[in-house]
Amino acid sequence: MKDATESLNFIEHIIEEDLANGFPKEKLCFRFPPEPNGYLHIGHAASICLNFGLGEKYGAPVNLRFDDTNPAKEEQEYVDAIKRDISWLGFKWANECYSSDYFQQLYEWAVLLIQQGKAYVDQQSSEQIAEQKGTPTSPGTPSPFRDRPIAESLDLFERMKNGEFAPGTYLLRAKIDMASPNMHMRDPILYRIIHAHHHRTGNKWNIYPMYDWAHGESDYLEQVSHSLCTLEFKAHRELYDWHLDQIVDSSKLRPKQREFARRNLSFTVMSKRKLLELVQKGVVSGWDDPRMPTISGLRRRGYTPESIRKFSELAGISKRDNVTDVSLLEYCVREDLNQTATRVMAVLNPIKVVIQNFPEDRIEHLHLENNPENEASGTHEVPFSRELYIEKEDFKEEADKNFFRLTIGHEVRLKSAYIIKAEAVVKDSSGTILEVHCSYDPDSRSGSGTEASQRKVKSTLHWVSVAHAIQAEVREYDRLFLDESPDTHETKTYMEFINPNSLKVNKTAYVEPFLSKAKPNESYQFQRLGYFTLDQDASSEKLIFNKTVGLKDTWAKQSAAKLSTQSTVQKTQTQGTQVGKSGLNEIQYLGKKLTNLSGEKLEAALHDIRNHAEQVTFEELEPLFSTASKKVGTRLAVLVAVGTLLSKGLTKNAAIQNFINSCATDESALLSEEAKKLL
RNA sequence: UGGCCCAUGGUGUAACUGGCAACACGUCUGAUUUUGGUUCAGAAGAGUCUAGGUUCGAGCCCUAGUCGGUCAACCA
Repeated sequence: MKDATESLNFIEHIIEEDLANGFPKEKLCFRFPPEPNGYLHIGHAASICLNFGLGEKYGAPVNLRFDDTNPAKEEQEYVDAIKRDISWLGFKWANECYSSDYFQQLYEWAVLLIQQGKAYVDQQSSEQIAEQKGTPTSPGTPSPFRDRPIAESLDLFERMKNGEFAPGTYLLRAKIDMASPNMHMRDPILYRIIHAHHHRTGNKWNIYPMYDWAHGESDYLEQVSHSLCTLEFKAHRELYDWHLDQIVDSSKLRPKQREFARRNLSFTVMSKRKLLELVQKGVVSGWDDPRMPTISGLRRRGYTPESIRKFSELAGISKRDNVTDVSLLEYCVREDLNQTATRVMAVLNPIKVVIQNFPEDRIEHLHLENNPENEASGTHEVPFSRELYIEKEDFKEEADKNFFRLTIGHEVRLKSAYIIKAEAVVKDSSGTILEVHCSYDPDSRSGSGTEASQRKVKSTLHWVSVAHAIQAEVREYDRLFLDESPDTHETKTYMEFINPNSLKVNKTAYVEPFLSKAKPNESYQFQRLGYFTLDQDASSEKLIFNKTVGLKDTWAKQSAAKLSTQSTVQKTQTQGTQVGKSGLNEIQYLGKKLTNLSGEKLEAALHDIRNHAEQVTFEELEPLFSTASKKVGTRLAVLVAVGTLLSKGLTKNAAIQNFINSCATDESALLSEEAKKLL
């Protein structure tokens, strides 16, 4: 492991600073606060890895807190799913908490606020309140109930709690500042009436706290030191602090909220609302559809916890908008699976190969390496016979030199088996190839040690024995959206970018018999194709595999590149345009690089400096004489430029003479030699 | 129109108190390879949004602007 403290993200800098300023390390405490109204996705994984990662790094507790203040939307199903996902990622929370655990305390504090004249019961419609709120550019106007007597507010609030009023009739609002430039400070709502069954408190409460009121106080009650959330809550921070101000006891820890940018992934959307829409409209089969960027979808697809954690680590944490390339995620899962996945053979699009000189009734049991990355992984048996399936695209009757695979008259190796040569094809009346007739070299069996077995052939193909192959269903997935960032277009919605071909179901794939014992949650590498895992829909009668991710395929890329060479040429051409800069700037810039150059490149740079020096005056250059002596490059550039000016007739004054003298005695041979030329 | 946040290779992130702009993915070469995978060696690609300012020296500090984001739910 490398030293993880080498580069810190900005949150870690904040913590380090707090620690340096005397914050006791043992008081560090974090939390991950999901609302149980949807499934976790890869964006949440960033937050989970951040918070739990911080917990691991500092040995601090991390609470899992369900922010369950809205019984209309929240369900136990989501609580269970969220817990399952976090555990699966490999994290352990210190305490399982619920905002609803604090409803009584929150209520008591609210009463206190009313008593202090800092909150009041309003009884207007949401439209009226919205209107009075003003806009970001114009102040709001106070509610006519703002100065309702304290006793009256107290009474109404009590009756709200007791369920005497219908939803929407009364509200508890904080009395802050209707003219604040921050909309959240314009008398925000603390409590609203909801008559709904809460997944934990049942029908006990008729009033429920709003997010802002519940969140900061929950952090305080749990003594969370750093409350980390996404950027859209930045504007809430002022209110978070106001709420804390009302109740905080100075002998206790005061939490602080800091915000980071949410993680976006290319070619998908990343919000529970939008993902829910995909589910509800049937675009996908559910929250765990393998095309979904949800944790459960990725898990079903075959992604590993390690790969997701690695992705979060590599993608990092910052405050700017981002769209992380999905290829980074794919890299992470390939890297992990390459180490761990058992190698097997499967043919997705079969064409039959008949080995003419192989006895019809003979079956050989060959050995296939389980994982060449891991010597201890051993081998498994694979049956070989006269009739085999190979991949349709691994054979061409004839092809150019770039095609390494099977062609008539040429040899390839069958993985872990024999070298075969294609002799002829059998076609039907329409010209479709039915069979490829081959011959094999009986001495070339893999691992036999014979000279023939060591022969180098251009390519190695995967295969399965027709008689032994198991027919299986293979589900291949492509990106869900055709646009890199489908939900950032002004005139189009993300639904318009849905990829109609994101799911390809192949019911006639053939896999080697070893896979009859395939286990759920186990990854397999179908050699030369990619990583696959058993889908939960599979049964003992029917194998169903999900493709997690393909292997890197430079051959496919080459073929694709041929079609689009022109656009790349254009791209490279537009890159080299130069922007005009002043001569002095050029000299400074070249100077910075001088000490890294040698030989021809150095000469060229010095030549450039002399050219630029012709556009420069002595007055421009003189300030640079006092450049710090350790900046050899800049001083050399200045020296050379001065030399040019001198040769153009500039008179050598005292300042120039001093500068040259000091360069001549410099430690750098390069600099002193150049200076001596001017002495 | 106002407040706040942000801006560094194609992408995502680093750069400590101002001192040679670094890493990863991606892209491209080459070597190795019984997976066109892996591994290994290498390359290209950024004057750090713009214009000023401070400084011997600015990605970093200051001023103004620009692009983008965000804020007006009885959601979180």
